[in-house]
Amino acid sequence: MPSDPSLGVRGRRPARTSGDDRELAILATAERLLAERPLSAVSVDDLARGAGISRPTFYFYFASKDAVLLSLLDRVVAEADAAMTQAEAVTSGASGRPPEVAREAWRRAISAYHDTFRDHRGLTLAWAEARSTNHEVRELWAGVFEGWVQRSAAAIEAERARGAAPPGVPARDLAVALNSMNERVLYATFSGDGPAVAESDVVGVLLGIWLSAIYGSAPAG
Amino acid sequence: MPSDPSLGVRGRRPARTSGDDRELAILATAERLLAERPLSAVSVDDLARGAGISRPTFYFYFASKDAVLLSLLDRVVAEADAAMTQAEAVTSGASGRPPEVAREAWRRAISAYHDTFRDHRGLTLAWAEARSTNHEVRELWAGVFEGWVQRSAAAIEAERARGAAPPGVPARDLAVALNSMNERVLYATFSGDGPAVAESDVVGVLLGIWLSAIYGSAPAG
DNA sequence: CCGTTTCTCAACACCGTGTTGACTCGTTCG
DNA sequence: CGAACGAGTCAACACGGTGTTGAGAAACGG
Repeated sequence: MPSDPSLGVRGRRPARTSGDDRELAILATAERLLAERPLSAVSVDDLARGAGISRPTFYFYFASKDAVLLSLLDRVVAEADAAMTQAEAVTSGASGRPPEVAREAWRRAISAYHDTFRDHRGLTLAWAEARSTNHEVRELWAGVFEGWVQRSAAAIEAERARGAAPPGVPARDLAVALNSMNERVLYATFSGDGPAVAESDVVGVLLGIWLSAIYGSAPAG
Repeated sequence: MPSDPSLGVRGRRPARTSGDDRELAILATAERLLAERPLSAVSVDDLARGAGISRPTFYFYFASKDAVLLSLLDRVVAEADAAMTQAEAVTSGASGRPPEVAREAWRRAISAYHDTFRDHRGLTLAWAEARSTNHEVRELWAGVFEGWVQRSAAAIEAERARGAAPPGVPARDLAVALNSMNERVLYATFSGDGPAVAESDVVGVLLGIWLSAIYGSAPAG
């Protein structure tokens, strides 16, 4: 069995200039162009020319402009997930001093989210734009978001079980609202237009609200 | 001076079928169509035919599809502002018992916001869609949002000055984050896709977070 | 060297937007 | 009355973007 190590995932052999290279060139062009202008101002033709091919050839590699975006999003989401998992791991083995350790764990998680999307600002903005018109983008994001909601909800419930946090509204509802807040606030911060929190303060502000919503008690009414 | 009472704001006289009627027909058609499908699935032709005119004639009344949206948005925003002002007025004359009265004031404000946009669900969704591509929509919303942020921030500062709320992060930052949360959470609730809080619980969940962020104290760290 | 697979693109079909220029039809004023 | 005006109307056009077709070249693999 003479298996060729240069065979790609799709079993394609390198031609004059490899097809996989072209695919990567399209992705790279997309990320480059989206860093400087909105998705609606980037046409399929722009992506094709940026990758040194014609528009029909673009369709050999991707079904549409949105498919390119989806592909890029997959990567960034994986990155964010990894960063968040790592943030969790760092503070997981400690059940000693509740306040400082717990606070640090939440801070790291929010920071991981913030850093990842800040590093792909253009993509983040493009994703928000595509979400309103593209079903697949919407579903991908819904899945990712649901994952984060479940993590946060589980963490909140764990704190309540330990007696570190008081009972209150369902943990899941709290998690949905807080994660939604992060999403919108960070988006506003990165997009630059409209009222927003300064980038240097945003993690601190969000953290404060998470902590008081989870640990602080609202006045009885 | 024979002033004709049928003269409109723009001093136009009614022709065969009045131009103002057509303008209203376009607006009504837009709101009707947006209640059943997204903005991207409503063309200028749809609006024109819905109002009983041809596409070029549409452009006699509005510069674009977005201009129609902007016009509708103006109305809804005025409605929301009025509802919120009224909510404020109801509880303004009371400086007696802090906790219950304050809680009720915040609840009414959030509820007003919620009710207004729920009553124009299709429009709310269309606005979010247009915001990503249209500069004017973005600016209109930024202005409205800024107004709400200033109100909330002022109210938070008032509570802090009274000693009812502890100091913390700048009131404006808190206001931006909490208003952003409301926007995103309510949007998710109305849009129906992706993780969301049940509509019957959403005001309560948001209120809880506002109260603990403003009045509750986070653990020192 | 011949067939198959990979890859490429000119030309086309389609749709949505916004514009032009001519035309109707009441109103106004000499 | 009838010319002039302005509001209102639309067929036809120009344009730009998307996605498809069909006819190839270029590189293996047998």
